Amino acid sequence: MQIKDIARLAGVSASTVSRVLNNSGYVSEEIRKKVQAVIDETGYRPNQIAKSLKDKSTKTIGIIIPQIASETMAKLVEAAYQCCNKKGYKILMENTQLDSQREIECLKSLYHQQVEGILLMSVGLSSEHKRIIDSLNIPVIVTGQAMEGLCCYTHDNRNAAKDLVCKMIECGKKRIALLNVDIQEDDSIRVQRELGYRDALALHNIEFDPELVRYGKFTIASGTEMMEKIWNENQIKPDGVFAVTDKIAIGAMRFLVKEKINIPLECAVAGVGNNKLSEFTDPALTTVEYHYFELGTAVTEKLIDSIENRTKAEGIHLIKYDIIERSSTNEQHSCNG
Amino acid sequence: MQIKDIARLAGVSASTVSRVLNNSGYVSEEIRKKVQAVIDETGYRPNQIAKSLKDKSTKTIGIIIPQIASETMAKLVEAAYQCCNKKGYKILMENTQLDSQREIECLKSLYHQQVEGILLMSVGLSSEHKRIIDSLNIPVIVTGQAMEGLCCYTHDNRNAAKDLVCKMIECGKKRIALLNVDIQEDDSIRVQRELGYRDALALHNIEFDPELVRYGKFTIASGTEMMEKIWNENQIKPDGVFAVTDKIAIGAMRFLVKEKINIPLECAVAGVGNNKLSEFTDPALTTVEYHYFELGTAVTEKLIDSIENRTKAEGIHLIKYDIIERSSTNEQHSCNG
DNA sequence: GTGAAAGCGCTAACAA
DNA sequence: TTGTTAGCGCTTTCAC
Repeated sequence: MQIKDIARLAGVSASTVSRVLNNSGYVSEEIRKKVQAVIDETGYRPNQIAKSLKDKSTKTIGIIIPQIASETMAKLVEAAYQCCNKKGYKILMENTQLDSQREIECLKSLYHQQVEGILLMSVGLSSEHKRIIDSLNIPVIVTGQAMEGLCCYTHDNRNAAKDLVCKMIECGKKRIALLNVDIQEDDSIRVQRELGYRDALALHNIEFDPELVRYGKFTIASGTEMMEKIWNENQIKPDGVFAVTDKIAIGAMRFLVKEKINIPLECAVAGVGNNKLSEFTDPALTTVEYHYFELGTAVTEKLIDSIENRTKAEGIHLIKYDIIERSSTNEQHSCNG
Repeated sequence: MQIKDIARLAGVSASTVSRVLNNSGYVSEEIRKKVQAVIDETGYRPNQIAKSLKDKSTKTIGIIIPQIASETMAKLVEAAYQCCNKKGYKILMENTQLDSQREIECLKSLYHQQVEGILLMSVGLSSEHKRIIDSLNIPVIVTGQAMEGLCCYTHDNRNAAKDLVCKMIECGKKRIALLNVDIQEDDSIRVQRELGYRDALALHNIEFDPELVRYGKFTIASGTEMMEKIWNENQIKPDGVFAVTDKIAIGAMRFLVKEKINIPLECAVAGVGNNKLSEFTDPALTTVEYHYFELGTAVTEKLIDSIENRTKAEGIHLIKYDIIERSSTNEQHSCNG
């Protein structure tokens, strides 16, 4: 069923049907009614591909995410969907399986799918990313990571880490270990959160001790392993641990619990991300909450604005966060605060 | 940059470039190289919209889900993405916010976007769903719900519920309450799981007692409320509770814990879904695990097969499940089994 | 082995 | 107010 079938059935030309469909141009009330009747009867709806080709507008944006099966990503995508839906945009989704190199493939692929803008949730930006993004003549907004010269919306990882470590220091902790990740392309987590950790130490005149730092993976098991190493390899034990993600923190707690080391009295623990689990660990985990739904909304609105008003999206925008203090750092909260 | 630009730069016609691009028809090695060189230099990739219009093939499928920000949906979509990616299909995603009526809108909308098949994760099927799906001349595979005459892949909700309730009965429980939901359109959860519950009672010659049944919402709070009512309104208290979802079960446990009623000795609790939280409640919750990643893979493979081989997808396919027995029904597992 | 031309389903400028 | 026509960027006969 296509426009000329409707035209034939209604006894008019294709252009007239098109006018009725799009409410454009002149068409007499009588003919409009007749055409509309045929459209309603047949349930006809125009082929969007043909329309897109003609209009040079697909009303589609691309979203590149590292993985879908993740609490945070799901929220971000949900928010993006809702914005898009409101504005009449469709979403073409790509998934990189946490592979920063695949992000580049996806950028190109979506571009050739004629998307009008791209939301890139990156796990690591390289100069090639920048080169490709610059070569695409559609707006691209990056989140998750930040790089000078690109338009990025990202969490204020450095200050979040700093605030968290400061809180521990203010609770009397003096030897706070750092459990980090060793993903080289990553800046937001590995670099920024470590900088925040060091900022906090510097602020309180505590010397940075490389013996209290370990690098591992994004897993609970890796957290347990790093914690065990730090504990066993240091004569003077740490009295606190800052893990760059909640999963790692939960892993660290598993070691401490197993060794019957009191949390937080002997060793406080804090993570980042407010993972669903962190509320239910024993003790509950102090962490930083980022607002992914809000982030998704902000970037999508900005992207669509940028598409429709042909404004260049630029600048690095830091999104605010909340520190969630629970009993893993503060005895006050011990009774499930 | 389009095909005729490449043609001009290479000093050939557009058809020749097209042949090089698609490895079709005859083209001399010499010209092929020259054209390829221009393509590589310019980074040209054909406009997929134009190609789709010509080919009448978009290599795109639609996915309709009730919400993205959900553990189970995320897994399903992740699996679908991976299958699609392998087979060269793209995904156009729609989200209904749990509104069964919106599923119909999305079906139509995706159809007019020229998707070649649709995966519908439904929260409730009506005869209108069936009418629309039948009218679309592309394969549609339904999951989450089942209806005669449509192609459905769904969890074996009835038997899962039956098995779970049987387990409780075999542990000596005799008055098992049912916490259900009151969503009318829903069949899989409300109807099938209740049927399974009744099957189990019947199997053990236990009479169904409507006083032990309540209907509420898909929330923890609703679980607490229903449990409270059942407890207070029954002279002879229940000694077990089967909740149709883990969230409701967790809500019920909150009431029991608050009232210092021993779980599972005084009252056992079981849910369905293996929510991430259910492992961490105290006591850990006995539940049914469905395999969403496998489900997503199965339906997507079937859908693509159906598209490519023009076979009609049909039948109701039940996906298997695992019972996860934890300490909320079985003291044996008390030490975090 | 290569190019010209038609056509995918739609819209919009122009003619009537 | 309505219809005719050209063209969006590509592929694919069909001639050469």
